[in-house]
Amino acid sequence: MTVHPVRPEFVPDPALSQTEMEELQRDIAAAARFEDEMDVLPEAITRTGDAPDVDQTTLSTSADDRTEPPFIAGVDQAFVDDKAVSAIVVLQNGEVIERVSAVERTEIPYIPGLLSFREGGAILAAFAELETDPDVVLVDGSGRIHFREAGLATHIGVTLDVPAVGVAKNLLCGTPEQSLDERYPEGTRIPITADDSVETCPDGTVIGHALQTRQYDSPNRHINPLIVSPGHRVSASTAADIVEATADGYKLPEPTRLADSYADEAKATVE
DNA sequence: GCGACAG
DNA sequence: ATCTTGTCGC
Repeated sequence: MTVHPVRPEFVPDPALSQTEMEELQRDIAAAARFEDEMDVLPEAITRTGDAPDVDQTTLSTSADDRTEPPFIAGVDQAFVDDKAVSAIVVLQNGEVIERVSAVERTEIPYIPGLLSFREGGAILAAFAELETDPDVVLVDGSGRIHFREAGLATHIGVTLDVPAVGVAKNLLCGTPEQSLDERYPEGTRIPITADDSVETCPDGTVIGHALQTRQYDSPNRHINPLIVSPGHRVSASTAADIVEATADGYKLPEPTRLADSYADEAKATVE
């Protein structure tokens, strides 16, 4: 079956002018849904070895009461010269169900705010190889935390019309409600609100969270929080719930970690 | 002009 | 993102 664009008009075209790219992003943001519209609830996400302590049939929002835990996909890229390698790893109940990768030439350099036009082609090529239909996709980078609310996770999510979450290591824009330089305990969530740099929504709108998925025991050194934002069909708080539920002892959620290493592995195959 | 910016 | 050994501090 494989995963293909449902909105072909949103497929990122690196040949567009910067102004056209920004226009497209505004259209994508208008089509994006930053509220919960998934088929499964985050409570249904299980880790490896987790006992199915909850009745899966109560964890679905769809009529066709599913009995299976959700499919969570992680997407990440690696680069070799002018080639982008995109890797997707799908997990269910903490176990790898499928892995695919694709290689595409990068046509433009990295430009803050226009990342999807550099990496999007490779990502969509990888999805075209994917047999599994993921319930939600974790994309490396921003979703709604973006100048036009159309980061990479939003672009991919809306184009494929799949629930998507943005998982970034650094903040692109927006204002954290508390300093991100302090040491916070695991589980801490700090809202990121829109400011003047987010030109498409009112100041103060919560567009994502800093999420402390891991922390050292000693007060001396600390780990920086992840930056999590909704991509498509998820709310900001549910996006954080999903990342928290898929994190398993490391800073990055498992689908993202595994996609990261698989991308590196696939990179060795590229010349 | 300066700042500031995912991967 | 990528180039890369040791090393600081659990």
